[in-house]
Order: sequence, then C-alpha cells, then structure tokens
Amino acid sequence: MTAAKPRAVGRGRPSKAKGLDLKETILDAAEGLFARHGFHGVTTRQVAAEAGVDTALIHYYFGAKRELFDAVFVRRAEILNQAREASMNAYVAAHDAATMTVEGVIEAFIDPLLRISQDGGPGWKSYFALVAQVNNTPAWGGETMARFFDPVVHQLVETLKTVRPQAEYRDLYWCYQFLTGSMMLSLSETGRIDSLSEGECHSSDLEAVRQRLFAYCAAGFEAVIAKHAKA
Amino acid sequence: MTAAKPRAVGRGRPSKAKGLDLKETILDAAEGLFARHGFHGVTTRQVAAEAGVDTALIHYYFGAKRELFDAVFVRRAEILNQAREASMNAYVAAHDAATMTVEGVIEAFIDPLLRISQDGGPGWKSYFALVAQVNNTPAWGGETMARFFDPVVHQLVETLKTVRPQAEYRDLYWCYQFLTGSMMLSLSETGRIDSLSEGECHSSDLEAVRQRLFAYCAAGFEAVIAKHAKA
DNA sequence: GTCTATAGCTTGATAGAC
DNA sequence: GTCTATCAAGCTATAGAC
Repeated sequence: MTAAKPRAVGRGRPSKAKGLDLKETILDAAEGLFARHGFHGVTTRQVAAEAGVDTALIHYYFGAKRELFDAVFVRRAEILNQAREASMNAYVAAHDAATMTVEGVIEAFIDPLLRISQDGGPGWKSYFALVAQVNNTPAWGGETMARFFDPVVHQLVETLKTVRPQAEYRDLYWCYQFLTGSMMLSLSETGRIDSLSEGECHSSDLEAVRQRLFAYCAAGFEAVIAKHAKA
Repeated sequence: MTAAKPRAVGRGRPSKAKGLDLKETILDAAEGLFARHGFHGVTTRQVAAEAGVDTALIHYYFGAKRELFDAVFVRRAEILNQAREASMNAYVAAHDAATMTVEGVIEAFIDPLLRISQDGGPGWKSYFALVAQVNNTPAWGGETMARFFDPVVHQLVETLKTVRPQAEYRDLYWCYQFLTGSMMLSLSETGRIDSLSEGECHSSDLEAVRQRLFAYCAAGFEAVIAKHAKA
C-alpha cells in the first residue's frame, strides 16, 4: 500500500552517499509518513523502507523515534518563523499608522505560508499537514506549537493592537485561535472540501484560499472588536 | 500517567454487571484514550485497563480494534446531527426571509455543539477532541467526516443560500471550511490559548467562544460574499 | 458472559561484523 | 558509515475453560 519504491540517494552507488544527504533523505521520508499517519501510526521500519536505508541507520543518526519526529518538526519551523517575521516587518516598514489595516497585517502573517506551500514542493505540503495535526493534538500539541510558534504570534497580536488600540487582548487572542484553525485546516489540504462541494472546490487550490481567507479573517476580527467596543 | 484506576461498573460485583453497561463502559474508556492519543497511540490493553475489564472482552464485544474506534465515532454522531438539524429547522421555522440573518443561521448550526459540550459531561469533551483530530487527519479523516457529517453541512449551505441568494456556492463552501476549522479547534480545547494569552483566555471557556465565534464567522461570510459580488 | 492462557507477529533498539 | 542479525518487549487476536 504505502510500500513505495526505495529511493536511491546521492550519486553513484548508495554506499558512496554522504551522511548529510542520507540524513535529509531520512527526514523527507519520515516527514511524509508522519504527516499522513501521525507519530504512532508510523514505524521506524516504514521510514527506513521509504528512505531506502537500513533500520539501524535511523537510530544511528537520530536516536529514538521521538527524536526523529522532533528533528522533522524543527527542520522547517525556523524557516517558517523567519519568513513570517520578515513579511510582517516589511509590512510595518512600508506603512504608517494611517495606512495599516487589519487585513494587511493578517495577509502579511498568513501569505508567507501559502506561498511556501505553493512553491516549496511536496515536502512542505507534508510539513503543513503535520503541523495541522499537531495543532489539534490534545496530549502534547498545544505545548509543541507554543514552543515553536508563539513568538511570531505575539508579534501578530502586538501589531494588530497598534492598528486597533481600542481592541482588548482577550478578543485578539480568541480571534487568533479562530484564524489559526481556518488557516491550518486549509494548509493541510485534507480533500474534504472536494467531495463536500461535489467538485466545485479543491483543497489543493491555495489561490482560492488566498482570495478569501484574508478578507474572511479580517472581517471577523473587526466584527469582534466592534462588538466588544460598543458593549 | 494515564494509568487511571479501573472503574467499577454497574451495581454489586463486577461479574454481575450487564453486558450493555459493560459495552458503554468500554466505549467511554476508548473514547477518552483515542481522543488524547489518536487511534494508533492507544492499545486495546490500555482500553481494557481503563475500563476495568479484560482484554478479551473488547474483542468479544467489538471485534477488531478499528471496529471499536468506529463504534466510538458512531455513537454520538447521530445525536449531534439530530441536534443540529433540529436547531436549524427551528430557526428557519421561527423566521421569514426578511428576518433571517447569516449570523442567525450560523449560530443555529454551531450553538448546539457548544451547548452539548458545556452540559454533556466529560464524554462529550473527549468526543469533540476526537472529531477535531479526525477532521485534520489527511489519510482517512476527510472521508470519515464526509460519511457522518455531510448532510447537515449541506443543509447549512442551502439555508445560507436562501438568505444570500446572490452568493456563489464556491464561496459558501470555502467559508464553511474556514468556519469548521475555527469551530473544531475551539471545541477540542487543546489549552494552547491558555499559555499563548498568558492566562487571559482559557480554552475551556466556551461561553467566551460563543460570544465571539458567531459574529466572527458571520462577518467573514458576508465579507467574502460581498467581495465576490462586486468583482 | 467473563476470564486464563497463549499463539503469532511486529515493534523499537542495539551489538558487532565489515 | 553501513549492514546483518537479533533481542526483549509489547502488540492484536483467539481458543478454550468456567
């Protein structure tokens, strides 16, 4: 079923491959499998088979299975954080208080992820599906997400606070939760909207997401802020 | 850690317990464990220990492990669907075309779930966490969600279409995806917003969700519909 | 219906040859 | 660095006593 053909690695014979390439190959294989089946749904043997290497090598490079998972999660997290931070800094630098909008800030926060998913190749698709799963994992998901992604979220909230100073932090945090739920489900491309809409929509169509999600979230934020302000 | 004390069942000695009670006890135990750790993260032995019954009984009542999981998933799905269908029918019956609003329809769709989660006890909390996980599972989540929850979603979309006839189905389906991402993440109460907001918000505070989510989603729908109408 | 006992695999991880 | 071989533990599932 998932018994894909073992992938050859590096140049020439496998035994000539460099350790560094092999590490990346193992991470790629683990990433795809963890994204589809979750941590417990994957065995180290499956990862080895998918990567075309021996089981023992996985433990040689990464140690225990959980450490392999963490290595997968860490690998792209920093890239993501830097892209988002740069995007939001650029937006703030390009605007003054008068021209900044809630939608603009939200777009600067979300768009890097959509763009990376569209242009980054299949590894990134798997990674987003993985993060979406972790995001909804009660046992250790909240803590893991916090460890890697809290700083950039605080940057978002603070920037929104400068755009709407009358907004309460409570409202901004709740709205962020709504936003991240929508964003992560869209990025994970589960295919549910395809069958639900009977072909009208495709979860792989991130351009359609881009055309709607920013406006949707921005209007949501504004409505919640306005509701609380008048109360 | 999760080695909770085996729960006694029924009246008097365990051996006197009725089979029906035992089945429910096993389902309760399985529900809580699957919700926290996912399908592959739970063993039938753990379920048996948590329920205070023997491993063999689980297979006697439910067959294979996957069938146990399906039984857990099915048990509350129908109750949920009936509550939501009734809520939406009641809303439509109580209003005419002039007084129906997008926010009213959305509230009729979401509020039953919030209410059940608030009043239904810990079993329902686990169930929502479970559904949230399935919702974000690429491998078989989309198909499973579709099998159990598509009809009531179509009812939502059709009702919204009567309230906003100029809206395109494409937009309604995409907005539904955004809505369900927010709703499911809120219902799963992962605790992330607690640490993120440094105590300002608590994921268990569904009253706070109620005060914001309906308005948030309704404004999002309206914004996307309006954007497309003028384009 | 419920328990004991166990069959038959698969798992994560390692020791040691090359 | 990479592979062969293997271990101890844990897994699902069942057969059969009561």
